[in-house]
Amino acid sequence: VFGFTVMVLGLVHSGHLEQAWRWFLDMPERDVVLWTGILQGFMDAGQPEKAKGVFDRMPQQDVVCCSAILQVLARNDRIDEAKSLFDRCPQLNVVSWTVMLGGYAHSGRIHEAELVFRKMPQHDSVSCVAIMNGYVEHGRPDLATSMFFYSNPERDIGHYITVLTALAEMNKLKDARALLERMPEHSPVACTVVLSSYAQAGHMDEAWKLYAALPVKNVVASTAMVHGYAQAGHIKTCEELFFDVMTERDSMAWNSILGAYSQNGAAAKAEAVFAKMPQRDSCSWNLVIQVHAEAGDMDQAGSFFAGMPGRCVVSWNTMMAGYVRCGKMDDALSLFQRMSHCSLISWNTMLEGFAQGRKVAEARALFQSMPVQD
RNA sequence: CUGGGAGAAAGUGCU
Repeated sequence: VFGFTVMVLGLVHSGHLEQAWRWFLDMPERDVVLWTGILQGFMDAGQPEKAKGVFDRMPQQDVVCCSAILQVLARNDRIDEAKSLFDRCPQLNVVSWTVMLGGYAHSGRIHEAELVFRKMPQHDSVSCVAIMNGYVEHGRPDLATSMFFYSNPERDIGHYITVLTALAEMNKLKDARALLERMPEHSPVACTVVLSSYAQAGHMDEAWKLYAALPVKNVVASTAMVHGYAQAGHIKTCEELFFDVMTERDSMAWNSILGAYSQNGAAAKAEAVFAKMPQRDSCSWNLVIQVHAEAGDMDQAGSFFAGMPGRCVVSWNTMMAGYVRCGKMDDALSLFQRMSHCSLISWNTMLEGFAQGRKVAEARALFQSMPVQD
């Protein structure tokens, strides 16, 4: 049973969930580790309902699988459900607490995250980083830095990395750089954090120094460099980096070169890369839609949009924004009305369209029916 | 004795 379990979980991790599921059903015995692995597989595949179904059918449950299902709920906007399950869990450990903490922090419920943090029986570096990161992501990077500088936990690399992102968020790039150099050990992730901040701020000279100093040009740092050069309009450098320097390219890396072409209006090159890339995710499709929409070629944009599997909110928004730019408010509006879920950006796009066209009454009506306004 | 499952941290898209 043990050997089979290892194999089935191997299938899960390599993305062969269907096959793993068939093996799972055929197994004579299934232990709690296997059940949990399958549960996690559904979670990773973005099927929280199925994960919950697996959990509910488990013959025995332990602290590990409870934490796993808590995570499923907490990261799918069901944090309150997670809380009620948490309260009924027979056993809790630092992981269970951290799942709840991370769930609240992630959804911006910082106060509740703090309550959990205070109430939990022990802290470790993961839980500290989780709360600090909640601060950074929700507009209080200063609190993250205070935690780092005024308490004295045993600082590990994770603490440094989080506080570097906090400093970057506050545009204190010099401080970040100085802290990076004072770290007890070198960390490529920490270097990459600072490098990305420089790249995002358009300081490609500083970014390049850090990049050059990296012993291994990891794919994340390289992608950040491509993105930075793209923003600066240095397409040639992007191409050299991507095609000549980089050895490993994941889908985000491919998207970064696609984005470089898209941002610079190189529709033909963007299409060529799009055709050539090993896999396309929704981000890739959106970029190729965007390059045509931005150029005002809504027919081309529309044909990619029509052929796109699993269109997401961003895809719809991209199309709408394209129509708005051409002054085709009727088309934009009909898309908007066909959207099943839309975001604040969708509303703002339409609003801007009406404003541009001096459609004051329509703009006002739309504004008043917005569920949220910023 | 070792080996299989859960928690945090870096890069890409729409206003």
